[in-house]
Amino acid sequence: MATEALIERILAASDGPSSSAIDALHELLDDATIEASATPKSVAEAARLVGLSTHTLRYYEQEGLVRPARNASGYREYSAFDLRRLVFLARMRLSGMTMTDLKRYILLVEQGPSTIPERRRIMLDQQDRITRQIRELGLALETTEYKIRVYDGHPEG
Amino acid sequence: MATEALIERILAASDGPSSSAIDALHELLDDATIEASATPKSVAEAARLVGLSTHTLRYYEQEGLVRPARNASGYREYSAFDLRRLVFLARMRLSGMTMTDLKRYILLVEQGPSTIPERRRIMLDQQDRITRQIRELGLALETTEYKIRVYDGHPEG
DNA sequence: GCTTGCTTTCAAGCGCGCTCGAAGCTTTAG
DNA sequence: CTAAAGCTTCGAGCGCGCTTGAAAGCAAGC
Repeated sequence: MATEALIERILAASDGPSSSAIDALHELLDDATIEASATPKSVAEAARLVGLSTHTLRYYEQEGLVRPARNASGYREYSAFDLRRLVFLARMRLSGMTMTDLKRYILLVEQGPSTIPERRRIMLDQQDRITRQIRELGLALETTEYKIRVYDGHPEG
Repeated sequence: MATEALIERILAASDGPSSSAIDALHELLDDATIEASATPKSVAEAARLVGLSTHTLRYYEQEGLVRPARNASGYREYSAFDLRRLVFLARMRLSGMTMTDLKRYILLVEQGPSTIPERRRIMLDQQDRITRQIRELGLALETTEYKIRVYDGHPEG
């Protein structure tokens, strides 16, 4: 299957220094990085760090996905824990998990360890979905590369 | 980067016989396969072959993305050419290209070879988007696999 | 010739996930 | 003291990509 080789190349090519929001997320998941900045973040700072809008962060809270503390004047304060939670939420959303499923999962998380078997099953499903998506993207990628080759005058490829 | 190894494994594991709609698309793009069945397809057959609904096929036609012929009673007849076009559309949609961009691209295609440079640029953009998506999915996959490992009692991973 | 199931067109509706706007409070800078 | 920037809640709005429904025509079997 040509897709495999393609994606391999792509990932290999993405090793250099990159500065996307995704890479910021990646750093954030590293506990060392996030623990180092122990001061809680405002909604705007948190939004910038995880690559979501402040509106979205408030929306997620309203939906029960995250529960930042509040300071004396009622302002949200996102802890390292909250930020890691947000990074998780962002990744699951980006990978196509629905808000409904995400709410269900977080509810289970907040219900304690007894829900671990069900949480595990949800993650296994999610893993399957992501794997399938990667394969689909591989096909789309082949298609675009084929078109590009043709447009470049090498229709034999 | 661990993502690379992960996706490599995933793609390697997807070598066996699989029967998803995506695989059907894959076969369809092979000209030999599609040329062999030279008889035009009804909207329902076409929909089944490319993994879209009949409603969606009519919608795509209405949006100018495909132009199937009509038989004596006004029924649509999808040729091999139309089917290949639909497979292309399905893949571009699945990979996140918007209807607006897709309409623009198809318009260029129908305007002839003089638009090839612009078409090429669109495909290059699309290639970038897909590559970025694959990297994002890699991170989401790492996250799910980490959770699963933890739930399986191996929190060291 | 009747029924069943496919097809047609057209316009309206919808579900998801935000996104925006209004009205008002707090903090910071000058 | 004032102005600007950022925060709060609330509810309404929206854009995308279909999806559905209605009303009617055509095709195949009994």
